[in-house]
Amino acid sequence: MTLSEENYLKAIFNLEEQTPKGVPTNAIAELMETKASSATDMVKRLAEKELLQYKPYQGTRLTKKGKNHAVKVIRKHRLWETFLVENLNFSWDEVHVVAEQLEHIQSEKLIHQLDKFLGYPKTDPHGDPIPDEDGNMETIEKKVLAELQQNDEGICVGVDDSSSAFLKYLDKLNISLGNKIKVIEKEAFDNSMVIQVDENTLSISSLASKNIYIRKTS
Amino acid sequence: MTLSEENYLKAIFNLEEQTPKGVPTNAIAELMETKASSATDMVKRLAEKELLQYKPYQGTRLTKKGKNHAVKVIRKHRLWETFLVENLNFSWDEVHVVAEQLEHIQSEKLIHQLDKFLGYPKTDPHGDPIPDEDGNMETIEKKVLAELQQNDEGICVGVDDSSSAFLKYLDKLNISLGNKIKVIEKEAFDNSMVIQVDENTLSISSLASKNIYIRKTS
DNA sequence: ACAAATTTTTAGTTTTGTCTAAAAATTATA
DNA sequence: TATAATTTTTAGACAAAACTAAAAATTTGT
Ligand SMILES: [Mn+2]
Ligand SMILES: [Mn+2]
Ligand SMILES: [Mn+2]
Ligand SMILES: [Mn+2]
Repeated sequence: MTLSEENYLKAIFNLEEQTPKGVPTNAIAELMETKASSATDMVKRLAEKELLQYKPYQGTRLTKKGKNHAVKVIRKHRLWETFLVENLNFSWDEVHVVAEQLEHIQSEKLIHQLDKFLGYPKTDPHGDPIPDEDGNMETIEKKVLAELQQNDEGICVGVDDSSSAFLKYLDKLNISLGNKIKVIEKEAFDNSMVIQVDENTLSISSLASKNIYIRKTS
Repeated sequence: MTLSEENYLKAIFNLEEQTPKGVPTNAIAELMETKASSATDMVKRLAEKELLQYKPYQGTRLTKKGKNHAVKVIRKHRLWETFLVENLNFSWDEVHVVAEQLEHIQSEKLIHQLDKFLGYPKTDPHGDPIPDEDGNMETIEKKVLAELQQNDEGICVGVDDSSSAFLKYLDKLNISLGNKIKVIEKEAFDNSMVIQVDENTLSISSLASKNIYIRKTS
């Protein structure tokens, strides 16, 4: 399994959650920041290896084998992110790029021992669940902040967009995992929101509110 | 700088210590476990990038730039080996293969923080010196065990062969870094030796004794 | 239903890194 | 110093992974 194949598998796995019928080639190409023709080539290679089912023009679906492998890569990614934040003084907006490399290191023992070293963490620095050795992961009960109504409140438990730009923006607003967030006002015109984060009151755009996950408490 | 280029650079760097005139293509190919034609191709590419000097049939020598890069890869390799042994319960014969992968991860911050996390170690689990951020490393004063005379004694400070097979053999003999070793007898016929390791007396072959480094104390 | 727009695939190149087989250069030997 | 042995390079192929341009299939709009 090459590095590139693993990255495609992971991308397709993530796309399948929103598109369970069959992932379109263009969606893969877009997420991988490559051209559709390249995605077609790769999808054929992965089909050859029975990691996914592929019928021309019909999109693709991962096989059990493909899903298993994708989850293993995701497990490694999230364990490494956790290590970087917990032990090497990285901030949550810096870890993704490095974990993109580390997730491809091949060693069963390494990842088993890393998990143990970290104390078998359940979630990564972005609130995403870490699969265990058998590929099982907790489903984190969460809602997108944008869907909450006035006076709803909850705890920030994750982000949809793990890009450095967005995470740095959240840092600037002093929003991080575990914060109590309450919707003070929803603006119908542009879907922006006024929210209270712990003690602080501030306004955020519709786009930002769609990328924040909340576990409701009321 | 690709993974393969880095591996070649490291190989050439190691060969240069024994062959300061110019490293033969065949020596590179042998160490890289590849064919001479592949080595020629790679050497040309590295010359193109000014990482080494190459004249057909004359062998190669790393440039300053090439040496700098090789030392950086070696620094990463040895820091990762140290991490695996110190924190992830790896034994010294298991770390090399994994470090071969980890040494190619690109992140200045990662390696700087890892060094700090480990407490700025000076040597790796095999006794090899770890270069600092500027590429400087301690020269460890050492002699090959095979060169010692009867009644000479010293401390085991390293191994020349870091293969799993050899290190496991040393484990079986209860020889590890820091052990006091004394030459009881040298057998002229086959150059084998009877040595005393701390309390234990045992016999080792010529080949084994050529792969153990000692810092003499008498 | 048919033309237009969009999506997807195919065909042909490119780069990296490998290989085999053959040619050329160097070194060893008689 | 010729000849033989060895080392090294060249030539030609191949696989992985990307690209551009063009063709084919599907979907959309009227
Ligand atoms: Mn990756
Ligand atoms: Mn994450
Ligand atoms: Mn390596
Ligand atoms: Mn080592």
